[in-house]
Amino acid sequence: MDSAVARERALDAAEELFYGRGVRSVGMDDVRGSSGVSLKRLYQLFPAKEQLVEAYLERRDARWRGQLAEYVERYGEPRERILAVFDWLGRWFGEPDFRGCAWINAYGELGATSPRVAGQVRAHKRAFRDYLTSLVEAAGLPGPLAGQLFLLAEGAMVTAGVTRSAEPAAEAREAARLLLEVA
Amino acid sequence: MDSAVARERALDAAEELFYGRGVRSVGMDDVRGSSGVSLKRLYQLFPAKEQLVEAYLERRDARWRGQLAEYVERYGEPRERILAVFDWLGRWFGEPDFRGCAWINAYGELGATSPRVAGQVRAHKRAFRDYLTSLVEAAGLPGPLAGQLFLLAEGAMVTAGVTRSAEPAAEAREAARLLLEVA
DNA sequence: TTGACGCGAGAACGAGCGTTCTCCTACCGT
DNA sequence: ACGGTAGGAGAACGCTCGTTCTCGCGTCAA
Repeated sequence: MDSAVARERALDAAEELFYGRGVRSVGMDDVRGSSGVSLKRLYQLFPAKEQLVEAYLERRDARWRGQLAEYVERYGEPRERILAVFDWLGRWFGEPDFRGCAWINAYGELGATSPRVAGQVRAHKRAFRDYLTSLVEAAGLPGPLAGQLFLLAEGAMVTAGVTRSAEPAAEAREAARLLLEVA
Repeated sequence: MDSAVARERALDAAEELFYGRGVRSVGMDDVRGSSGVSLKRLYQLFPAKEQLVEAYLERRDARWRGQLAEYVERYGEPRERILAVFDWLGRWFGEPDFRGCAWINAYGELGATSPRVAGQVRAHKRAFRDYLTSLVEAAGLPGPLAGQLFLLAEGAMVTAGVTRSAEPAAEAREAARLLLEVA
């Protein structure tokens, strides 16, 4: 098996397991069993579990933000694009294996003990906030609005994760709509 | 040492350690060392670690909601009371040992593996949301506003925890003020 | 053909930790 | 004074898990 293929399979299995059950309750042996990549190979690709965790978060970050941007870009009107963010969140929340925001979960689990993971979480959230800022600016709306929309989105992610419901996306969307109106 | 005293000391130590470093990275021996309560006594009071965790969350829940209500009650005007929630959050975020919302963190760490902890998190969040609902109703404001304020508060807690900053409280307060105006 | 090498399977090692056990001391009622 | 009991200190036990090691097999170049 090619090294690149083994890496992708390992990351696929790691992502499903880490996201679904938490990082610490998944052993390297679980990743091996789920991916079919031997322990020896796993440790060649990722010298320690923490690096597998980092690679998981990094790859998921790229995909998550990519898919969000792809969805938003279907809309032309700047204000619609902002609201589309919340529509996309609602679709995400409704996926059958949705278990909350992977970064918020990882932060709760590892933030206090792993500075590298904590840094990745901060970077991901900063990137998401910056993206909202760019949408707000493109709509010619006041800058502080971006932070407020960001808080709504974060609150929706947390609440959807804890309550296992997609409804917070609609609530956040409505609040965002009102804030756009006022601004 | 009295049993009740030992219980409080154990919970004090457990709370500081669990909240500050996460649950799983704190051993029962750490709790013993920090509390001065022997392992034998600890296991008499809490037959397993999970029960100590539950007691920690339960006691903190009572205190957290009590202190919030106490703060809010200083204000007479219904809309001021709503905004006071965010002021209180800002004070909390500014405390030197603030490490985010204990329940969100616990959910990220244990939600996938401990149904009892997950249930406590849901109960705590539901109680907080219900409290906001009561404030909104007392102000004669539309019901859906409560959910929107709740999302703002949750987003502020997460963001303050991840970024180690008290500013999200002010951002959320401003968004709340705008939503109150519109409603 | 052969020997060096890469790899998978799985055992092995060592640390951490939840939980229990041992042993000893101090105190209590009588 | 003394037997019984509660409690503390800390060793011990068993399990999990990250990480490494062993062994045996197949492959490929010379």
